[in-house]
Amino acid sequence: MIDQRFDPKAHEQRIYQRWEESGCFRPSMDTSAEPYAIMIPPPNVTGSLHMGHALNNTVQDILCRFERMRGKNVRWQPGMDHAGIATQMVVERQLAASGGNQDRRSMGRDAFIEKVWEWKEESGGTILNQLKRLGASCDWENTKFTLDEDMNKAVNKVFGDLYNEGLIYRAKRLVNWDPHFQTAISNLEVENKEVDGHMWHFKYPLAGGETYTYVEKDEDGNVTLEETRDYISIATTRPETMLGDGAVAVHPSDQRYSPIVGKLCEIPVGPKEHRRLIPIITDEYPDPDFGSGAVKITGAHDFNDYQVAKRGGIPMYALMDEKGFMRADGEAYAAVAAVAQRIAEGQEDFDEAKIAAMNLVPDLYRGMDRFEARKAVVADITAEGNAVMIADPKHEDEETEAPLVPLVENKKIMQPFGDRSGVVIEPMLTDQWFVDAETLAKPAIEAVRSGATKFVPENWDRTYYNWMENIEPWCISRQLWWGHRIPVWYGPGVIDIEGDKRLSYESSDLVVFCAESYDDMVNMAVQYYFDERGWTKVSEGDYEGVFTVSADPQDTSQRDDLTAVLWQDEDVLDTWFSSGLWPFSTQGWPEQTEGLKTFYPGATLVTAFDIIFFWVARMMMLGIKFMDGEVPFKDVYIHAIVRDENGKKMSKSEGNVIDPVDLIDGIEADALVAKRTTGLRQPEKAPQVEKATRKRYPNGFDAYGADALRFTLAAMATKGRDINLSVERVAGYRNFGTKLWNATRFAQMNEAKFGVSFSPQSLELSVNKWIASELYKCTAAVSEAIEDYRFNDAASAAYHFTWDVLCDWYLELSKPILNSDDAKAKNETQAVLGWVLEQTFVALHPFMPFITEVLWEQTAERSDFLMQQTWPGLNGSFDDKKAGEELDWVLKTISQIRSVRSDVNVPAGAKVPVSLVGANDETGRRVAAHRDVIMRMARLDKLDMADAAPAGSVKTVVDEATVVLEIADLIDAGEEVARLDKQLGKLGGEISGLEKRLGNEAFVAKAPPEVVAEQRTRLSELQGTRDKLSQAREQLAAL
RNA sequence: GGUCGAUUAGCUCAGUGGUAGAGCACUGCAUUGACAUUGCAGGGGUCACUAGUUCGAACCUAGUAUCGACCACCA
Repeated sequence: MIDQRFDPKAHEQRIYQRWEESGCFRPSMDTSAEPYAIMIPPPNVTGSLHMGHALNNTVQDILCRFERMRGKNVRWQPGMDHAGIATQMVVERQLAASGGNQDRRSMGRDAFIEKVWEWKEESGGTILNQLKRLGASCDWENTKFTLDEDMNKAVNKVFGDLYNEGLIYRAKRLVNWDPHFQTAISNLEVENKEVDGHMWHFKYPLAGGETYTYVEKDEDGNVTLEETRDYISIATTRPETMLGDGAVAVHPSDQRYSPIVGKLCEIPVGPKEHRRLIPIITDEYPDPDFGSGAVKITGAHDFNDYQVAKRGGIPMYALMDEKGFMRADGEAYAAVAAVAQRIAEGQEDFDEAKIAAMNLVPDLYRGMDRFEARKAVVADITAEGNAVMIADPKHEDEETEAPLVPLVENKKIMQPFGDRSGVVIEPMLTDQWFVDAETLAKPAIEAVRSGATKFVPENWDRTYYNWMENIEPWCISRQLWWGHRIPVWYGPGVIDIEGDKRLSYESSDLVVFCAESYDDMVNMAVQYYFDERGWTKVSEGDYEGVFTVSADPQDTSQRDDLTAVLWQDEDVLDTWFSSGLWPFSTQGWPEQTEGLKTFYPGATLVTAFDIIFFWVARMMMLGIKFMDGEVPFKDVYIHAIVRDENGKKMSKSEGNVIDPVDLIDGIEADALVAKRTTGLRQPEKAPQVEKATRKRYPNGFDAYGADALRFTLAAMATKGRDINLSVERVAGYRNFGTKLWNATRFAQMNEAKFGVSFSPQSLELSVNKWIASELYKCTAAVSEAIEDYRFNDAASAAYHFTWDVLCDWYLELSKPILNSDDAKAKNETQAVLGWVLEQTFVALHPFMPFITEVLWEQTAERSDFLMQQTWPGLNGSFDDKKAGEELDWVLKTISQIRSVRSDVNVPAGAKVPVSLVGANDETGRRVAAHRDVIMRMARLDKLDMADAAPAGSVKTVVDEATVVLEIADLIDAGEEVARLDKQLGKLGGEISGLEKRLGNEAFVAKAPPEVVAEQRTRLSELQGTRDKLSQAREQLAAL
């Protein structure tokens, strides 16, 4: 006999270990079986399980367990992502916290990376163990890490192939720069947030004190303002970037400024004697209706300005260093400004390198933080009188003339933040590596259009198209150390000097070797530096003597010399570059392995929408590119975001984060509070969080177990809607597990037969035929729903069958048989009971793997696991309609009698005599067959057929028969009349609705015949019921 | 500005043109019978609003209102 209750803690980890040790999670590699692969979205090595992971992996596990039971060859590919920035951040923080004065830079690259690997071995990957707690049936023996050597091979090959095709290139571009991590990041890693900002208005005086007539007109062309100006007004939210302005732009159609287009104006900041002049140009970009209509162009610090500057050949002056401080390098300002002015006046040519070297930050601002510099610039301009002034709005109502104040608008502005660092992102002009995403996107778009890959729910394809069709070059280089190092080496180029090959010292002559491995690179370099004339000669300078004369390219000392002049690119690749290869790199690519052939393409990718761009799009592009045009997965199931029970995003500072493991293991209130209040970004919120937590969860959480959590997530996983997770719901599904457990105890007490072979074909009792039919209906519904990714429907079909059909009805119906002396009936029912429960375990197993496996294990001597059983219905089904109708009648009869009893307040313990009036032969037969059970469940002491009802009895109608409760003495005739009137009223409403509809000729003519027939049938049934009830009412009323 | 979505019972949500549903909460009854982590019975809805299409609309169309998400943005 099983325990009184199921204790998840006592079994979950034990069961999991047994599965794992028995190899249950490994693919069968049965060649006759259909392959089925799911690639886990590799969690960050720094990660720990949150509700989103719990949902994501529950869904994947349901799919995998279900398909395994359906006989497929399943690989659920697990692994982790090395998560470049996140991991480097964690380890750097740890270094800082450990007190020593070592940081990444003082340690050096190799030592630091070693440290990160150490950290990974010790503390990384807790999330994988948490996934095991959830029951995830991943193929752990094939666990991959995106930074492993085999992954690196794939990365280098992909990089090299794309490079050789020109789809990867290096370029100087304006990129998003994270001043905290001092690396470029992709635009996806930038989070735009609305913050309070200011817009300042400044006057840029015209060069040489020139003036012009500034005219403003209204829509009708009437002049509203006309004045002489010696300046152009510019609005900016970032005054510190004025130092790098290259021009002022106005719209070509803007009449206000046409007199001064082509002239120079002065940037009103910096030492007066060295003010820079910049040209006033036209460009389509400025909006004449916004601000003053004139825009300062700072190509090196703004993405829009960058485009304008590129179009107009405007120099882009970089102002900041990699930490976001105003540059302090280069020549003194005075000298640089003079050059800049000659450039602005067109007197001096410039090139990129020259511009890059020019530091146009005036000496007094050099080395300042960019935000300090902003304040200083504003103060200086205002002090000098170049701020645009307005009448102080505070004095608007006063009669005296209002004093003038600088025009500073308080404004909500969108500001870019690094999603990891949280600091303001600075657009910076730097050399970076890019992927030509536009080219790769084309077939990836087509693959979705053609249906080779489908999004579920399908409307996500709009999001995908939208992004893919407007895709920007993907910046893949990161100035970090933790990651795949870019497989590119540089060396001095070879030039011909007077017939001799010599190494060049010009950076423009650098030679680039992109190779899949170090050895390959050396071979390439040898080929480059060595030919029939021998090794390249070195004439002078740094490389002198590097290549000694030798005729043998294989001469190892020569090769060592060679590598001394080559250096590898310092950067690493964006983490998502390696994740983008996940579907094939994990299967051994570029080797043509069995795994690759079997499990590419995968079946379904399960993910949340927030990484469609980061990950799904990249896998599509790279998968199609490197796997001969084959998409990496057929379906992309986009699941919901998990929120708290009130629909709020779970966040630490709200204190509403629910840790999945806490729901599985349970947690005391104090521990829960402690967990929620430590490590808050805003520690001042701690008391508030504590109060809310104690109020909401005064007793912490029970240990609900993994099954309850999983079932909750599945039941709430509807298509296209966020999940608001409530702990009450989890408790409800824990109760569901208990229900199943107790049903099994009941079966054991009644000697149900578990673990024997069984076929429903030979059943005789209609109640057993009925439950067998219901079981197959349930499992078919579950299958259909899972295939269609309707996890909520699947869960509720299984829930409803188990609780409402099996426990509430079948177990009750079986009791009289199990307690009877009819050995044959009893035997059959014992067999059915065991079998139905076992099949129910199977049907619930994808959702609740632990409790069902424990029940399987403890109900019979087993040689195999539940998770290895075959899904019901796969080898034949069973459906007995006649038994179904019969049992429907039994259930209906019992329910109606119970309902009437309750309505007329018959005490629950009292037994009542019942007779059926007007019953046909079939009903008579049914009564005979089910008399015991009806009497027991409806608490009757008599159930007979009769010709007429005794006066004053209580009646209800089931089909053709009137059910008569002979309890005249227990009830009040007046109340009974009222009860019947109420029912008649309800019936009358429904009947008149139907009559009206059927009376409508258009309905009868146009509606489908089966609908019309159905409504006619229903009408006549209702009418029959009404007639019998009103007859009963008349009898009573006549008394 | 673009895209997508939501609005149904007190709460959280299912419901793809034909009788409005579930869980929780609520009300009444029932405790040595597998299970109180329970059972039985019940109350509770203008399906946001307006107009249309249709024999018939929670569902389709158009619009309105409110809320939300994502993307892109005016210096």
